[in-house]
Amino acid sequence: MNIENTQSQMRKGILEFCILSIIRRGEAYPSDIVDEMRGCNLQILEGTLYPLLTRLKNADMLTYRWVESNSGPPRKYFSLTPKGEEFYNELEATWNELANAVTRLTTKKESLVSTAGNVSFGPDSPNIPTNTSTTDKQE
Amino acid sequence: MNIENTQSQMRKGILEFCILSIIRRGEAYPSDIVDEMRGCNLQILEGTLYPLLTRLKNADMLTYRWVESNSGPPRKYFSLTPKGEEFYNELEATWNELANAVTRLTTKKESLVSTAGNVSFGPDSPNIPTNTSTTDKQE
DNA sequence: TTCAAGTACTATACAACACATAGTACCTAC
DNA sequence: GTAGGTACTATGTGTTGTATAGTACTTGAA
Repeated sequence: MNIENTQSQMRKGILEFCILSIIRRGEAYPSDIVDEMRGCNLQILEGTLYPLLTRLKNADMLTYRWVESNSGPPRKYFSLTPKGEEFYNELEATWNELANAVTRLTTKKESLVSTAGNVSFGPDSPNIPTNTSTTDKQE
Repeated sequence: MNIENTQSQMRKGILEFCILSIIRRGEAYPSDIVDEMRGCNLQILEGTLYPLLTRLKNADMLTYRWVESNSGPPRKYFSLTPKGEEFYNELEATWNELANAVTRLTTKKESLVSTAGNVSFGPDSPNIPTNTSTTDKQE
C-alpha cells in the first residue's frame, strides 16, 4: 500500500480513455502515443501500450495501417473505427460523471455522518474489545 | 471489452481516494460508506469495501473502534490516522494532476500528430500487408 | 557483405485489485 | 429458542498494468 501503487491504479482506469482520445485526434502510432502521454505527465510503458492497442483492435475499436518509416521498421498507425468512436463517447460521459462524483465527495462538508458519538459503548458486550483504537492485525 | 468493465476500471482507481475522503469527514462504518458512495452515483459492493478497509487499516491508514448498534451486531467505526491523512493528501494531489492531464488531452485540438499522411507507402515492403485497414486477428 | 545499433512490435510470466459468493457471528423479536 | 436481519470474514476468479525478454526490420559502416 505505497503511494506509487495507488497512483498507478488511478492512472490504470483512464488509460484506455486517454489513448482513444489521442488516436481520435488523428492517426497515431505507439511512440506518438507514449510521447503525448508523457507530455501530459501521464506515465505509460511500451509493455502496457502494445497489449492495450491489440485488445482495442481485436474489440473492433481500432484499425491500423502500415506506414513505412525512414528510420527503422514500418509502423502501425492506428485510428478509431465507428464502434471506437461510440465507445469513446461513452467513456467520456463516464469520466465526466466520475469527476463530478469525486468533486461532490471531496468538497462536501463534514458532520453529515458521524452520529457515532451519540451511541454509547456497551460495557458488557461479549466480544467487543475495550480499547478505542485497535491496531491488532487480524489476518 | 464491454463498457461496464471499463467503467468499473475507472472507478477502481479512485475507490481508495473516495473512501478515505468520506472517512476523513467523520467516523463512518461500512454501510455509511456504501450509502455515501451510492448517493454520488458511485457503485461499490460489500465484497469490495471490506477488504479495502482491512487493507487500509493494516497499512496504518485507518483505525476503528467498536460501537454498539441498537439494531444488530456492533459496528466498526473507522477514522483516519495521521498517516492516513497524509496519504489522503497525496492522493488528492494525484487526482488533481490526473484530472488536469485528462482535460488537457481531451480538449486538445487535432492536427498535432497525423503526419502519417505524408509518408508514402512502400510498394515492395516485404512483410507489409497492402490492405489499408486490417481486421485480421493475430493472437 | 556482414555486423552492430536503433526502432517497432510481440510474447510470457507476474502482481494487484475489484468482484462474486459463501460463510460466520451477533442481535432482536416473536 | 428459533427465525430473520445486520455486520463482518474468507476464498476463488477474471481483468489488467507491468516487467522482461525476444523477434523482425532498417540503416550505416567496416
